[in-house]
Amino acid sequence: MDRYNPAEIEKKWQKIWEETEAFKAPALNKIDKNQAKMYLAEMFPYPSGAGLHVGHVRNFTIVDVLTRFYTQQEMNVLRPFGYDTFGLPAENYAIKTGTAPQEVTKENIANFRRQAKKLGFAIDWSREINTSNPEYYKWTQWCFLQLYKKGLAYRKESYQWWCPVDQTVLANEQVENGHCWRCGAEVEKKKMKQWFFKITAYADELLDEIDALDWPDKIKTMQKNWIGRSEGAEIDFDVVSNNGNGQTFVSETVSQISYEKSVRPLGRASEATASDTRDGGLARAGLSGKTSAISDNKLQIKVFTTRPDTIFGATFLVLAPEHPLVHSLIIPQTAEKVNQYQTESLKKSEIERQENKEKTGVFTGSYAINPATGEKIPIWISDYVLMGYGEGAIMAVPAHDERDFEFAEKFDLPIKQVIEKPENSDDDSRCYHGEGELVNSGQFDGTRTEDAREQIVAWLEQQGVGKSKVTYRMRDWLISRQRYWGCPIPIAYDKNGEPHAIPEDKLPVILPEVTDYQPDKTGRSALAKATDWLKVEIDGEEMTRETDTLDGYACSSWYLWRYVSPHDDKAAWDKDAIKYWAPTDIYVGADHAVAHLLYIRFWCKFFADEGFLPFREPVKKLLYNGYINAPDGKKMSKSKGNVIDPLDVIDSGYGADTLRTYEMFIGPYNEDASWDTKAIGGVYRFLNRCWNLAFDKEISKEDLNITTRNKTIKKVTEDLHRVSFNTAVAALMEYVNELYKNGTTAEDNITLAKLLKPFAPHLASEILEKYDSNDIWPVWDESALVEDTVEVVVQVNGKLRAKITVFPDDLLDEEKLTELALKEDNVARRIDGTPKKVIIPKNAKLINIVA
RNA sequence: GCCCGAGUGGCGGAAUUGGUAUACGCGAGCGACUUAAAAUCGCUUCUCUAAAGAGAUAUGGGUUCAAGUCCCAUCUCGGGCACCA
Repeated sequence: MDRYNPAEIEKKWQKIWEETEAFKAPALNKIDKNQAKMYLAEMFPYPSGAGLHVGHVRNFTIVDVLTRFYTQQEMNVLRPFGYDTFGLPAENYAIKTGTAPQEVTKENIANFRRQAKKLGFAIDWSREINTSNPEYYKWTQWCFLQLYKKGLAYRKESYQWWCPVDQTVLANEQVENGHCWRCGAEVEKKKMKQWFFKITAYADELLDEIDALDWPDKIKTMQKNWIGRSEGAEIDFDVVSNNGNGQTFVSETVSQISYEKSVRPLGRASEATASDTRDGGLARAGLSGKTSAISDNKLQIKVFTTRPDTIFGATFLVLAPEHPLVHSLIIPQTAEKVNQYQTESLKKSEIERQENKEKTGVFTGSYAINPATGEKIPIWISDYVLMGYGEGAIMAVPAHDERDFEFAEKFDLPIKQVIEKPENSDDDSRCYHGEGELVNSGQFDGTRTEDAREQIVAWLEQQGVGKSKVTYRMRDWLISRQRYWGCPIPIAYDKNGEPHAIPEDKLPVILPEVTDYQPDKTGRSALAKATDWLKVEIDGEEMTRETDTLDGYACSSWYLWRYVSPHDDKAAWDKDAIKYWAPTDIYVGADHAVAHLLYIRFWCKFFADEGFLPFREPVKKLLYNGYINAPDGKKMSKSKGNVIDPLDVIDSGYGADTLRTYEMFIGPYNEDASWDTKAIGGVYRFLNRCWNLAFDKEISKEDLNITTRNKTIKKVTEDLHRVSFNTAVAALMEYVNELYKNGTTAEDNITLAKLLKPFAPHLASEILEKYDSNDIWPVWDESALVEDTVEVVVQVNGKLRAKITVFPDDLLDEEKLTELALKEDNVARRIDGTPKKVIIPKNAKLINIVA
């Protein structure tokens, strides 16, 4: 063997690793529990037909480098792998070609596995999981039933985002700028009966525990904003009669009919009932019926506000167009206009609503009483008020809220100032929304707004017309999908349409094989056509199965726990195994900042509450890696023809080690990078030099590299601990350059191979084999780091003027150091007489003389 | 609009706690080996200057003995949210 031949040695080592099951995590009963454990995982991939791309390689290599690093440090390491296989691409392919998704998935997995092995990843292959395997999804269904039993999985009719291309509903987290996250089509609102997980029940805990997470700030901020906690108050406004004799006009028939017409369910018209319709747009759990109430024949409207201190300035109310009480507020003169507006705003796409920010709205014809002032104020509807947030109704304070101000200006509604803008305020907006002293606010005049918030809520509470309240932006998690290729929801319906859980001992509910994958026109999945499968008997009663399947995110919300006992047929996860391995120590991904990473936290908390998990956060440390763009800096895409195929890079002669090391060297792991076809050659040269040192160069008789060797061990070790891969590789390159200059020794070659192994495991194994060496991570000798002489920088007034070489001990001798420094011409001529001040910092080899 | 993050050679980037700016790699140039080329090995490579030296981390200010790093303002780019009351 004389030349570095990656193709040959990579094949050799991959075979050895396969045969010896080299990366199998230690069995629980054989573990020395005194040894530290490390559980690492990447976000498991969706195995697409295109195979691995360079982004996968970056993501998996990060996990691999750390896996090998900790393994070499003799920790107990768990590094599993799996496939997130339910999803639309396979189903769309099935619709187009008639090929069963089961088949396509099998092929794609085989391809992914083959490619991952070609990259030499240290994966415990005995733990491979696949979410569309019934052995796996049996337990996804079990998870669903646990949530269902506790009332955290519930069914509700509501308006939902509907993708007309993919023919399915989408969760809020899956709508991006009014478009489907998958296909990019513009989404629509559609009213359907849907399953939800009550993630809002954990809103506070999900929010409160973010700060303590060792996660990137970017993601923590995004999750905080997504949950969007707002503290404020809920205030009741009495509706007054609009015909002057104390009797509220309720045009039940007129408005009800027209309302139904305007919001006719597009899908299952037959399932919609009158009460469902009236309860309309309430997407949130448990809001139904408590938003507003008719009590003592008096109509009340509840609003949510974060600024109860401004209530004296509330000069009108605005309701969302879909608000269930709108039909009770209209009068014959306004009915037509109101109904028309309702219809229009429902039809309006989200895009139009975003683009056209000019306020629109109509007057309902009714008035309410401002409980603070006793004034009669008009009730309007407008689409700038969202049904899904707060109470779906607001008190408008146009003097101190930009949106209300615009609305008031457009429709000529009264604007009443209640906060005195402080004189020193530089806020020059048309409506002041900062803090200040209250005016025009009765007994609260002169109170600071900060104090008034609490006082006014207390005052309203005394009168029974308000209370403090916390509201969240986050909505419940919509989980039903009108798709075939997903995990069946373990539910069946009786004759009355009431849902019943499939008993746990009847799980899994197997996804039946069908021949026609096309959804039916009513928005139901192809499962609706599997007539035999649909029938099921529970407790002797004939029932019909649910035809919706679960959002794929449900399948991936618990896989990190399945990995600890992937073949367990008694439980979703083994209690002892979960106790030892979980939570995941390091989780690496490049996507799903909100959805997936919020969902796994939610399930973790739920299963902890149920006693199934001994921890409340699933991931200790999260690494979020950047994307790799094409050499032109643009996103790689088939259509642009700028895709770099990692397998081509390997096969072109560079090999997997070069590809892996290059992707770690390309830049900080958490930043985006552009592929550089030339720079990869530099990494290949580097590995070649490593090879030559061991197999081609002569061994030097003298060990001239003691300091460099120990410095390199220290640098690489510390860099891996702080996840700085690019600088670790740079340190190895420097070491190799030194060895070329000074000559190498066996110890140098072995040390280099050990430090290189996480990045280039095949090459490193080959070198270690030559020296018959283990791969245990080396430890540096602190005393070897001390050099004979040190170079000290001499600054004058903070500017570098000279460098002097001294013995290390002299660093502590201020007088001597100053004397030596002043001998330098370039220093002396800048100093007149005695220096004003001399500074010798502890941590730097530096002296600064102030002239 | 609001909230984050970032701006350093021809390029990717380094500088970890405020202490030698530009490590490492690419590209470029020169040389060695070679009939030649590739490969390989070595040297040079921020700007100005003949040199001594001086200046430079988006721009302008500030704090400090000392600022790429901290503070203020401005500009540019990237990401997130987007009528959330």
